Amino acid sequence: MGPMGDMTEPRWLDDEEQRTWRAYLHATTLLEDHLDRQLQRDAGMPHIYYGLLVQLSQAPRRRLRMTELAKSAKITRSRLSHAIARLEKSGWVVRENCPSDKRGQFARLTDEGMDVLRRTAPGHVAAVRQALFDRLAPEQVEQLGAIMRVMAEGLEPADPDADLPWLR
Amino acid sequence: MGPMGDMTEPRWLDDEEQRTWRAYLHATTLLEDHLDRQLQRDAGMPHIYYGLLVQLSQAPRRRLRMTELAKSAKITRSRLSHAIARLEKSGWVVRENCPSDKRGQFARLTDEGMDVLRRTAPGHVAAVRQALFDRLAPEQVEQLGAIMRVMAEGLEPADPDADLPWLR
DNA sequence: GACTCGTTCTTGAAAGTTGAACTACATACG
DNA sequence: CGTATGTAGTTCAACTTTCAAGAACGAGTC
Repeated sequence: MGPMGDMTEPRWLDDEEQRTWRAYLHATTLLEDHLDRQLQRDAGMPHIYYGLLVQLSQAPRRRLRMTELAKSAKITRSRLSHAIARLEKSGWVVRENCPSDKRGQFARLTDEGMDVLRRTAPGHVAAVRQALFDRLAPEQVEQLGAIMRVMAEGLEPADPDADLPWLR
Repeated sequence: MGPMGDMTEPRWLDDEEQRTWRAYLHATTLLEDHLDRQLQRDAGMPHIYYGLLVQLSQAPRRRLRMTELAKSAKITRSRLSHAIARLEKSGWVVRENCPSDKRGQFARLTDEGMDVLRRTAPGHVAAVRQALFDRLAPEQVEQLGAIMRVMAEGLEPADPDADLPWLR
């Protein structure tokens, strides 16, 4: 990015870009709200908490280290601590000590947690389908995937050394 | 949606859909986080608050009724009340009584608020550009717009009578 | 061992969000 | 009018997220 105090006129969005950007903001907030409400109603937790349970359900022995879980859910460790505390109160997750690193903690999905997931996953998939995949043409699904992957590339939390190639 | 207790196996996402859905979740959360941090750093407020100022800046006399603003920002009136209270403390917005409806309130963008917007808009546009438009091919911008419009259609808060056509 | 430094995870307080209850005013209808 | 019902906005309590410490351990160095 340019130096501070850069006085050059910024490149504003053109018409097509504006329309797309507005549509993006509109659609993504509507979908996030929709899924949040759907899951709050049917599973008693917000979308992000549900995502945590899903991650755990797919992990070996249904458990993950806190830091790994935080990374894959793209939230801070602090936020995760609070979230896991809440999920633990609900009985869907338990914490377990890590024998090889006494600082470490695992979050493990309980059987109750797995049950909640089994009960609510169909409704959640249905909601996603209904909002997205049942409304898009197959090409559009591919296009969306490609676009999202491009976006993610540009935003990926940088490898600490990635911007220091001259040091290698 | 089907009746409760529906025992039929739900249609899960196929491979392509899974990949796209994951990419969508990944990319949208990364972008939202990125913009939130960028605006928190450069403008001292989260993305949604910035959006409120933008809406106001484009409205006639730089003011809108609370309910209208809430609708166009797609947030609850409750959330808006808190947000405007906060923006009022920062001096960027003021509340004004509505003469024609004594229940009503306008939120009006102050000159200070307008200044913040002028100062920070270039950086924000640059961030959006860098994350999105500078990385997408022109066709992809169009595709993204089309896809987001389809999504929004399916999620649009329903007109109360929209699903009761037989009553007209 | 003792020192330093980095990592893991938690904590507490402040800020933000939600959904329901509530106040005040508007509108419709008899 | 008067009463009922709806709408605009705020407020409260419960919950979630953020930010800035902080406690506990690991790893390297002397």
